[in-house]
Amino acid sequence: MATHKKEEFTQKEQDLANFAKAMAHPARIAILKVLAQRNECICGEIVELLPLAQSTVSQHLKELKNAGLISGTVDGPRSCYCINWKAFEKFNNEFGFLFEKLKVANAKCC
Amino acid sequence: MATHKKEEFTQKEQDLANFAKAMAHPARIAILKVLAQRNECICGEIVELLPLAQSTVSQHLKELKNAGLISGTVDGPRSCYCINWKAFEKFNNEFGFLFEKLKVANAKCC
DNA sequence: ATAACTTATCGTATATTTGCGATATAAGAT
DNA sequence: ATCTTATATCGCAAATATACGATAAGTTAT
Repeated sequence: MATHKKEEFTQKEQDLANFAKAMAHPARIAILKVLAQRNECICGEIVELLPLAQSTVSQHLKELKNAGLISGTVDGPRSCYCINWKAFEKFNNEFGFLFEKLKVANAKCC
Repeated sequence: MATHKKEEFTQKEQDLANFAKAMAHPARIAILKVLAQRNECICGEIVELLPLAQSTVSQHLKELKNAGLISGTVDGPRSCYCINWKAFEKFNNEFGFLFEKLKVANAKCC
């Protein structure tokens, strides 16, 4: 039974996993890429850039928003999205236990 | 129908998403943490550190291995695992489009 | 050969994710 | 008020992920 064992891990581990999960789909990577390139709010045209239905894109945007990776505001009849850089900064730091060793490591391993 | 639309994205987008997916579970984060702390091969005791059945841990290890984040070799009756730092280095670079902007950014956003 | 031990795999139940069309919501234009 | 346009949400079907117990496979010791 897939009974949520996830609560038995530390909050930090869950946070990192959720951050990763938010990026665990090529559509969401593509969305983040677009938002990162244009370093400002972007209204709408994301749907046209992806090979997905409008409702599906909207769902992916919602997930990114719920995970805190992007923020969105309503601007008249449309919605504007942009990257929440603070969140990336935070998680980038928390992944430090992995990434900060990249320079030193490559140790005696199999 | 959840018919795999994933192939319609670029290979790089899929690779990044798969890397993220491999880390999208607290158990796998916990495993990586253990492996990163002891910067060497570790045999077995991972099961005792996690609140999961042995078969479940084995599955998570397999996923991390398939995604290339860790490597494992057989050593007698046990298996040794360690982090594949090269993979992290590679993906750390490929996420550059997101993370390298962290210093400059925090732009005029919503 | 058998026994003890460690790890991987199989089978299965349940939960979650993904995707779409249809529909709702909300603002601006006519 | 009605129509158009942009976006969000609902409801459903199909695919994937998660977890476990049972069992297999492999190694070392007796």
